[in-house]
Amino acid sequence: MYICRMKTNELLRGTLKTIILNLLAEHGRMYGYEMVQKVREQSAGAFELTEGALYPALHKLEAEGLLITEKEMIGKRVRKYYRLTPVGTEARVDKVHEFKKFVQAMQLLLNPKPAT
Amino acid sequence: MYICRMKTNELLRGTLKTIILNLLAEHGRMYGYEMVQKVREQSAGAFELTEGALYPALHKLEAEGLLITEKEMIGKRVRKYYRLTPVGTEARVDKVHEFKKFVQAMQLLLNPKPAT
DNA sequence: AAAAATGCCTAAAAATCTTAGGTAATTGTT
DNA sequence: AACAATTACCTAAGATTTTTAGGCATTTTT
Repeated sequence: MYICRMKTNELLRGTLKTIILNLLAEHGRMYGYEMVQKVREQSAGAFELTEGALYPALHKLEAEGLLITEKEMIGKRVRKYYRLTPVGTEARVDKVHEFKKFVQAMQLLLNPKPAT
Repeated sequence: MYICRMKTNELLRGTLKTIILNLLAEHGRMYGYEMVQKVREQSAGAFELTEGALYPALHKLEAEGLLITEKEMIGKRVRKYYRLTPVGTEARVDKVHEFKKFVQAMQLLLNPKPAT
């Protein structure tokens, strides 16, 4: 049994796809379990993906044509690698751009502008 | 009939409470309809709160003791002002801090660190 | 030998948001 | 004066996403 929780919880909502697409853009190809580790590492422990959220998201991205998979045998176990499709690569650019705009807009809201 | 949509959609998920608490910290007291306008203004049109999301969130924050309300008559209409409680003021500080940590962690994920 | 880690997965429940209204008073337009 | 738009509150059904809580099998560590 394992325990998995989003530590900086609520805010992660809606960011999962962006994170997945980015990981794959950076690392070429990855399998699910690996993503959980990488996200923990690269976020300095701030984010902890849950597999219950991750796998359905991966399957959905695949169904949407943003990812493709290759299976590989490691001993007697199947490991499922994910990789970006061209459409996925574009989508990733959009997602990152959208995220930046989102953060900018949030800055405007959180840091009230100086008196006019 | 009105049309309301979250423009930078998915990402706004989980941010609504942070936004509400902040608006109130900045403006003292506000009513729901006013928040929709202010968010549109202050985010330079990037965010568009939906009332279907806003009002339930306000009611929940009130139930949790983070907000209190005062009703005021404007002509024959009731206007409901929201204001932070001391608990709400603290919660707002936490939320903003959490958001900053969230953005930092996302930066780490989105901007791969230079080769080690 | 037992426990922990690796690696995939799903399904029920909870939480949140969108969509799509309803109601009523007031203000602006033709 | 009549009609439309805006102000201002609200709710409920449905969609989506996430948490929680497992299951299963293999491999590695203790």
